Amino acid sequence: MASKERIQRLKDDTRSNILEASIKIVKEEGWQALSMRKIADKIEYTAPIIYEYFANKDAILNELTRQGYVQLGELMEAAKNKYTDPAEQLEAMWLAYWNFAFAEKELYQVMYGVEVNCCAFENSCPDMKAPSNMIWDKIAEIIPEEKRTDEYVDRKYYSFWSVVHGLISINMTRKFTSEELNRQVLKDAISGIINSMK
Amino acid sequence: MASKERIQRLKDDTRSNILEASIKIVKEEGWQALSMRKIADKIEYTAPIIYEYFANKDAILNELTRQGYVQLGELMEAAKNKYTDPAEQLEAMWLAYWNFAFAEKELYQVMYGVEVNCCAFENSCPDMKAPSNMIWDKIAEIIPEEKRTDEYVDRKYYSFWSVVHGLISINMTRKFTSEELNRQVLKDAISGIINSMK
DNA sequence: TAAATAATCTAACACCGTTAAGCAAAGATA
DNA sequence: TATCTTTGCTTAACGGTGTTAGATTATTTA
Repeated sequence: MASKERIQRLKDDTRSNILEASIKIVKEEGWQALSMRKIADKIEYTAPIIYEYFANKDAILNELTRQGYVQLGELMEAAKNKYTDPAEQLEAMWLAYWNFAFAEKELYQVMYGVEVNCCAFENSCPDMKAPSNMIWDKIAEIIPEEKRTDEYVDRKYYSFWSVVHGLISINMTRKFTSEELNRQVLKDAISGIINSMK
Repeated sequence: MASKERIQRLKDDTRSNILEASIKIVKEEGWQALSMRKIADKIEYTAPIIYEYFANKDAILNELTRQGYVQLGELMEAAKNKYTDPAEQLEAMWLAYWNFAFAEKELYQVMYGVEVNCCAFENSCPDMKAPSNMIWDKIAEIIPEEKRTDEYVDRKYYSFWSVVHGLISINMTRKFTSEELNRQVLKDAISGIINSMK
């Protein structure tokens, strides 16, 4: 019975169509615009049909997340294979990670729990500027006068902020890093950057 | 007319109650459980009343965000004032930032767009482990044998990942960092960490 | 062709943010 | 004091969400 296979193929197609429609909507309108009815519209079915292919909306997001990891893995593998020196390979892998994040922004967002909506008006409100200004000024104070330019302070400021915020985010989205490890990474990073600017 | 003031005081109270109820709900049930009707329930009013005090739900989140920044600023200021050496002050400020993030987890989430829901099952799916394993193995390869322990590799792995993910997140949630600055911070961090482990 | 099965839709539930209309109590005005 | 106006608050509704149950249509099987 080849018709069994044909039908299975059609079903597989619909499943992919759901995923494709989803990512398309997200790319066009953002994650919060993604709805079951909109997906259904795009694949020319009604919403309940989707539940024949995915348990619920979360299952769709999970599958997209998984596909994101597959794609990221392939890109990093390819980047690695362009070099032979391990240090160069490692750097290339991180650059591939970086490039993936912006090339597949929406996938990265769902993979690592990055919200975009928030705090667009940060610069308009002085309260929100206070903490970063405090840090910025203190960094400027530490950097010796001959090296002290706005660009250099910016660089150090973002170096600090990236590693601290990154470590916090990682801890909040996945739980399994030890207290001791956090302490070490944080301490290393802070003293490392402070030393680099003296 | 002292009654005018009394009424104004009552109104101010209701406004604070809305904010307090909101953060309470979020702490108990997470951000996605926060709804206008639930807030109204908690302050013993009906939902439309909230619109007398806030333009919409986003305005509530924005105000909570602002309050979060105020609190963070105060904590960082206090931390700074415990020291006189600028480097110690800077370190204390970042530690205050770190501590705030976990003490006021929910505020930090809305301030910096960190989602929690996602990818709880990351370790269950091998596809999702692949990229991090690749990096981990390559780091281990670079670290000289006499220093190479799992803990040390972990430390370097999280140092890398934190700074890269942190910089990506910052770029995604606020737009105003220059391409050149990103490149510099990224390059500095990667080469810095690679050098630190050789 | 008739029965059984699969594919799909309609309708509904309970929730969401938000708005408009109405009611009841309080205050002001005559 | 009696009427008018303002205020505070509620009910009801709109259009949206994820999700499920039941009915309906189409296809396959006997």
